[in-house]
Amino acid sequence: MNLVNELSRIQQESDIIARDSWGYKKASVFRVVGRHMINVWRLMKGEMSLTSYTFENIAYHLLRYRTPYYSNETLTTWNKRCVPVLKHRLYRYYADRAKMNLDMLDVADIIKRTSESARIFGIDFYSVLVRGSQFRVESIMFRIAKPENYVLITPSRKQVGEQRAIECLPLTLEPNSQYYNSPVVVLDFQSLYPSIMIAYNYCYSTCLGRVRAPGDDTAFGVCKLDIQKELFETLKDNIIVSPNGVMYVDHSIRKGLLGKMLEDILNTRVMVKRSAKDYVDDKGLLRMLDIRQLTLKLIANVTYGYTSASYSGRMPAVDIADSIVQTGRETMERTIKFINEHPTWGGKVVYGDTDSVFIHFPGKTRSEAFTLGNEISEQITKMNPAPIKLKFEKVYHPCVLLAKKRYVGSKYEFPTTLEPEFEAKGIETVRRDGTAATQKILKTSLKMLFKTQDMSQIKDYLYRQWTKILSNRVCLQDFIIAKGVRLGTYTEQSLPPGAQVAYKRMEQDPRAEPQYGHRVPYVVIYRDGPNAKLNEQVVHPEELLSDNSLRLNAEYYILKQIIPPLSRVFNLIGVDIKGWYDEMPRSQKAMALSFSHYFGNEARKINRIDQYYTSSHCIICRDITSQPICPSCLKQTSKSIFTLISRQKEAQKKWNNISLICNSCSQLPPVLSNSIESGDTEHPCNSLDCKVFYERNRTKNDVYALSIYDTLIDQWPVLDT
DNA sequence: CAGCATTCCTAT
DNA sequence: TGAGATAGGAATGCTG
Repeated sequence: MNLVNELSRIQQESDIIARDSWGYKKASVFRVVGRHMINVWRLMKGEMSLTSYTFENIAYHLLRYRTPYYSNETLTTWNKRCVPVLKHRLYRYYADRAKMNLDMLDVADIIKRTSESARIFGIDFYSVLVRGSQFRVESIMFRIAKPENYVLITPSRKQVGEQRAIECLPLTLEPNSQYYNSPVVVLDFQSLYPSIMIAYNYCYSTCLGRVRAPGDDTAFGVCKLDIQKELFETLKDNIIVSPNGVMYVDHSIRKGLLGKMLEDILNTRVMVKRSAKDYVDDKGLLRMLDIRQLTLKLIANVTYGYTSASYSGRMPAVDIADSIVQTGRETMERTIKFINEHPTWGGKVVYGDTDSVFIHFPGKTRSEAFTLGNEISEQITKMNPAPIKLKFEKVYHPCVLLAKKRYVGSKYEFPTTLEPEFEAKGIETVRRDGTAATQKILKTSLKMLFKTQDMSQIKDYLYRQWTKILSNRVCLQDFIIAKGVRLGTYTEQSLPPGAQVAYKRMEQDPRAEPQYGHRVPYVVIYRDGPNAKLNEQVVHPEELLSDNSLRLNAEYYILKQIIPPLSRVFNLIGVDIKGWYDEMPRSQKAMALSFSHYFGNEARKINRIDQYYTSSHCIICRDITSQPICPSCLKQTSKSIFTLISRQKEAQKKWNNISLICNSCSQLPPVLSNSIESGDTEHPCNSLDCKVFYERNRTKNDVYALSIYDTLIDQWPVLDT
């Protein structure tokens, strides 16, 4: 069946599915004539920030709906077996997913939002989804330009390419890296670049070229600009000169097109936001107004980008772009100088990036900081031409500035705020290229630091976590790393781990090929000795779960994933996290590590009970031990047997409960779920995004290990009672 | 081991 | 038949 033709609005002779590299990276892989193809996955990737963009995970986070995942292998089996009930299950699986795709578009409000954006930009529906921000800016700009009889130039690709490089950079201060116990006030210039374009009349339609001597080069942006001397004579009292030496006429001569457009956009946004307050009861309308104001904000923010689109721009102008950035930079510099030199405020600027300033007030209270922050905001706003406005954002108390674009603190937004909010920028708690374990441990440690400053409490916490990891008493889900993979862009030698895993899976199943940009999960295991490359120590989580000879590389996770981010923070206050780890009681570490004598390539197969042993904790009391049952439990034989039996019952009961959950999620009739001996097939779902899946695996191992207690009893020492 | 390139993801 | 920008940190592996 040629599905593409079937879906198409016209019948084509060719049965070739049109593929192209752009579609592969940006859209929906294949094209259907007369239809808008929406790649729901790619769309959702831009909509929400997740560590995994599998269908099941998007369904869970967007629709709040748990849905099963069946491997291609399982589905193929169902199809081949010619059992009606299995075929039915197969078709229903796909039908459910097809429907859920529509539900996703519905819940995320994609159609409504796209339509609304199309209306505001004045472009068609599909262009909102597939075309870039230049198209939007131009669409709006054209509508203002036309009535004023402006003609937009159309430089050739060559002209755009030959444009000189950008010279001006935004100001990013190197922060004074430390722990700040006194309040730090954060202020932001509101829409700085749009405000500058409006305030200083920077525009294509107002520029008079660079300040130059007669005979100097007249190059301007992608072309030349040579204003006659006589004209300057006429305009000489109405010229604004930007910090990078470009002249613009002031508002009294001509109001710049960009400024007008941005003023319109920002004013409309204010209006929309205000009118939203009148419709608090109408949820639907409110939502639409919100979409509208966000769209307006977006377009204001990318207008600067339009002027500086040096790579792909249709009408860029470096000189204008430089004017905007350099003015922003000088505005920042003036602000910082003014604050630092103010006689009474007593604040010091400790960090700032592009349009924000962080002011530390040593020894001041939080409420004083609020008052001063508002005063500074007022003063600085007054010093700058409208509509440039320095806005009070928040107070961090306390906070840690780590590096440029990396900081974290307890955030207070209002003087009345009682419970501060944990806010982190750029550090591992907000990055998605590490593990959930790192995020959780770092976040918890930081919260403890902010709340109590009690190092011994943090040390206890970290010891507990490290011990858990070393003894393998952790949920695998927290140790999965998933980074974006772009197959086809890598050189042969040394693939990134994600790509490595993807290629390996494709050998088994060509349809395991990840879509361009998909996040491929992997875990790091012990393999090939301590000097192995990371590349050679990674496997897909499923492989670790199904192969009992593999073991999570606890040392890698602790030493490479968890300790470095912690150290970066705690080194600033003189705490040596790595030292803590090194001095952790030997018995605990050595015990766990003795199992990590790498299994090597010819991985010896060990059965489940051995695997359970390697998890290195006593199956009775769950303390760390190198034996299946620790010496102290061995001594108390009768008590231990009793515990064992009750634990066995416990585990079986847990297994039954989990089975119920999985069956209802998979909508399998209960009769199909047999007891544990029937093998792995009784729960066909293995969704790596589902917490229950991991619990099920763990419980299965528990049930199995505990079920052979009688063989252990055979080896039991002579009864002590 | 330093220095550099590649890769990923985030801040603005 | 498509393409807003740069700065920046960190991990990893290669090269000299």
